[in-house]
Amino acid sequence: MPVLAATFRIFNTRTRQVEPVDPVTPGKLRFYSCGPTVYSYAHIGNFRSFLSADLIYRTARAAGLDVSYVTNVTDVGHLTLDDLSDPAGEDRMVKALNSKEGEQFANIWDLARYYTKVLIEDWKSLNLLEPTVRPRATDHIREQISAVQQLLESGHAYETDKGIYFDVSKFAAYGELSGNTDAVELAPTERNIVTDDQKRDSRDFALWKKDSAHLMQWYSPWGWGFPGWHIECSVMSMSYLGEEIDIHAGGEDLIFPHHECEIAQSESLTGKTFARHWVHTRFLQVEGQKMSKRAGNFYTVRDLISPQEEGGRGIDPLAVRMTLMSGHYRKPFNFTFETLKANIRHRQRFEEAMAQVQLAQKQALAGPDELGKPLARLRERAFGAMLDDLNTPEALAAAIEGVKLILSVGKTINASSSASASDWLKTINRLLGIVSAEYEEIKRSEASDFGKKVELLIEERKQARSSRDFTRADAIRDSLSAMGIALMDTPEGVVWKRLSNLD
RNA sequence: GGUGACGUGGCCGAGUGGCUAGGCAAGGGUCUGCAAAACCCUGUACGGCGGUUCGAAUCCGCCCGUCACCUCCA
Repeated sequence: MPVLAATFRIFNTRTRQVEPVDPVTPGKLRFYSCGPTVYSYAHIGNFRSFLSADLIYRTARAAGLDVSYVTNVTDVGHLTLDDLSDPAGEDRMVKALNSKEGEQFANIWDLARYYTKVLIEDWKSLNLLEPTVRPRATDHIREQISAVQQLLESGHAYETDKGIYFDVSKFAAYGELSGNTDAVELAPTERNIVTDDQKRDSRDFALWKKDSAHLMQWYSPWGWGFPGWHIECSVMSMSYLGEEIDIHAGGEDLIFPHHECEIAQSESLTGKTFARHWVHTRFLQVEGQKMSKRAGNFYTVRDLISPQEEGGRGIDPLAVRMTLMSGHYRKPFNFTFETLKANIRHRQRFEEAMAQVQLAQKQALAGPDELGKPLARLRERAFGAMLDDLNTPEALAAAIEGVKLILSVGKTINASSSASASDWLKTINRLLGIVSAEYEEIKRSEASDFGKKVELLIEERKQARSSRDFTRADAIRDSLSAMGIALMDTPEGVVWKRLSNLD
């Protein structure tokens, strides 16, 4: 399908301009994306940035690159301020464990396992492709310790009574990524509660925290403790992708300090460019406001997609995906229920287009291919938009035009047009992931017991209608509606769908 | 205080020197036991003020406004 020589261009935070992706090894892309700390259900903001990574993966693949895609799970609870010991000894994971929600877990490890499992479920629901490798920080403690040792030996780090710190004065380029280069400017905003007087510079950050009381601790040359937050990504990136990678991605908040610190550590270790391209996704807002629990506009993926009978809103996960794609990853994005509603409609169009294609295959009408050429143009437009710094709004516009084009042909679509439509839907799905679920287990769960119950009532209504008992037919429609089901009478039979609570 | 974004029609959102993106919502129509869906038709906007130009939403300057990061956050 794609042009082999297609150039993928994407914004590089380090140089502040859109640059072609230029792999270390031609034809191969080494790609690392920072994953979440698993202390709670992931929210739509988390997923906006994972989705950017997914789209980088899909676009690079479509451009003919052989992609190694690594995204981690951070299952170590790091301190809330990474260079000091919290007097309460609490981190996000410990806090989660001590909260009401946390009562269901036997211990901190159990909590991490649970939220990792849930993360991957949501991941699949939103049609995010599985990475090549999904490493966990706790599986790489040994490498982290070894990296810290090397940094100590090479003089890039020093030890105090409380931990090991990276010595920022030994890395001239510190601050280049974020623009936070001025130590004097950093100092005043720096932690007013710093408790380690032995730190040499306020910018220095922890590589290892000595702490024999922490819930998660490992033995090291410096006694019991746990690794600093930044070192895990350096180590996991290098373990799976090598010392120099092509793209490193994450949320905008990670630019500083996380990625700045990763660069300092990694490049001090290897003397090589850690990552050629840095890609960051901006935070989203909800209804024009910062998403926060206090503002009451905080949404996890679960809140939106789980069925209404399970307390969720029953929204089509792919509509959530489309909504998150409807803004450019590098611009502030306003997540609204109005946009979500619009995307629920778009998704229904994709469903209908697929039903139309299936019908056409049964009918096998003769006729010329009316869709091949215009759809090919729209496919190129969508692909071109993605290659151009992941222009998802433009790509989505082309995709929506395409479905509308397919639907406008109507039920009398002939076999050759429908073959073109079918190819196009598959290609668009591979590129954008918005047409249909790509995981078998998700497809299967759609055919549940609940579904059988609905089918039974529909059959009953069908009989009522054929005997022109419309009162009875409407009563069944109403009771289904109460179950959260909407019916659509079509010439080919009755189609049902789950209503979201936005309908 | 430092760093960096962004301001497009009722709303969301492309475009980035000349050629009405697209979507949602709205109004009208076709179809239909009802209800949807689908399809067709209608709708010319770029924060303000200067400047460059034959021509600016698009380039330059200033101003106003909004937001993010610098502190746990995707």
